[in-house]
Amino acid sequence: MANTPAPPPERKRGSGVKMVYDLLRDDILDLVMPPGSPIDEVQLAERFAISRTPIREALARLAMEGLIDTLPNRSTMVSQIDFVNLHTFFDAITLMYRVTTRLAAQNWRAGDLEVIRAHQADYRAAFEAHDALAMIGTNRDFHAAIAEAGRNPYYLALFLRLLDEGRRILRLYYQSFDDRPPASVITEHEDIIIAIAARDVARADVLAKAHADQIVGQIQRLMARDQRQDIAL
Amino acid sequence: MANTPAPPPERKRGSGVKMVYDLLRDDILDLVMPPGSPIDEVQLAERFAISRTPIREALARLAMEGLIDTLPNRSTMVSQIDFVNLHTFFDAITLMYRVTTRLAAQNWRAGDLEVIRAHQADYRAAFEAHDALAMIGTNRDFHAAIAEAGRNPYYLALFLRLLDEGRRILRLYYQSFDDRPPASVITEHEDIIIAIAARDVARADVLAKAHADQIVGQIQRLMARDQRQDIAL
DNA sequence: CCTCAGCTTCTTGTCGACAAGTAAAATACA
DNA sequence: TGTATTTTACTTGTCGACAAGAAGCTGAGG
Repeated sequence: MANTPAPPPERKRGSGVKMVYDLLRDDILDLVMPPGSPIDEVQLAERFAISRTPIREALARLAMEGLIDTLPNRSTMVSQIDFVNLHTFFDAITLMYRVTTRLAAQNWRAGDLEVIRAHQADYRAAFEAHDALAMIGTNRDFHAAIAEAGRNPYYLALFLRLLDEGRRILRLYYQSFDDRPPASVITEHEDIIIAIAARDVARADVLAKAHADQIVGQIQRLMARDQRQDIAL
Repeated sequence: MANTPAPPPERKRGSGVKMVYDLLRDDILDLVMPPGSPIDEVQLAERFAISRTPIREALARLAMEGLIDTLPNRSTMVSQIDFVNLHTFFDAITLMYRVTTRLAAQNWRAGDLEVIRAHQADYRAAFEAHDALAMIGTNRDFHAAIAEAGRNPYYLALFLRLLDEGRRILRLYYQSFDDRPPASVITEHEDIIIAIAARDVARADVLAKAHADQIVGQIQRLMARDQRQDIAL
């Protein structure tokens, strides 16, 4: 086992938990660790060259977010995606799209629009590169920036949770387009920015709902198709 | 220090974290530990006759919910109530009141109404006993039961967080009535139950909004009064 | 009397080890 | 051969101890 040539063991005190948390979270959300993957504490401990204590702390946080399931005194693994109750997810994220976009149009301040536009530029770049993972990430950042401009931390927290959990589902959305979603998503984003800049709350609401419906509808069509295939078998 | 006569040190394995978490959480939300109270790990450790490891795990969870603030490498304490941004709290909880009540009217199934009515009975009992703490608790359970009948775990999670965080603020509401809130809260609750039972989504929405507005308005009046007093000084 | 460097002390973050509990393997038995 | 029971191996939960930072104290120098 001489494959870990002792990478700089100089870690900042207190950074261990966050590192493990972020890494594992990304692995889970990007489906590098698909649902059902077993999670072994000691394995992670030696992978990160760290004790089990900070690992456990990171796992506790992931468990709270519902990203991993932990059987008492038994194994812990990446949680399943609940396809049966997906409609509750769609319902909630649609509402959050609307509410955060409305609030952004109402409450944005100097500097907010620049941040939002920067994320939109990143999204456009990912779009043109046909990089699904980057699109999912930048899309998340774009809407998160809008939510921050809305300045309601409670909505922001729920929205972030939904967007992150949605990363696993959004993969399906982009896969359905073979990583080449319609260009309309770009114009939709830009229309939203215009409505926010104009402080047009009603229009921001309408656009956000349309944007959400477009994504949700596509995924639902996709799943309906899969379901029919299942039945056909 | 012979005041802890070694209470049955027989704890079930894995129950330590939950115990500490629940106890601390209640202490914080019921203002037994007011905002700003310092939290000392070793002190808690010997108070619960437990190691620091499970304590830390419980604290990590509380930190995630924003109930405690933890300065890196330094002390950790009960988080402040953010009175400046209280309106974001009111905004969010009003929306959740409406959404969960609507969904309950739409989606309730056999058995749900009995649970809701039971919690309402508990609330009425607490009301008649002028027990503010019990009213806050049973009111939370009442609305949580409605949210569960709505069957959207995302809304439920945010709503629970708001209701729990609201326990600290709701104290003000009840104190403003000298622990004797108007009887209208009882009838409001019962009207909501009737609307849900009738599957009258629109009416459930209206009633939920009115209920929320009544509570929010009272607290805002209270705070405006306090603010005027501050200025007067 | 004020300022700043060094020291002390306290709290947190991390570690390695042990104990408890569970699932699977091995064994005994019908 | 199939089933019940013990044993084993492995994972998690908990513990006590140590080390790193940070705030406050101490005291010398200006």
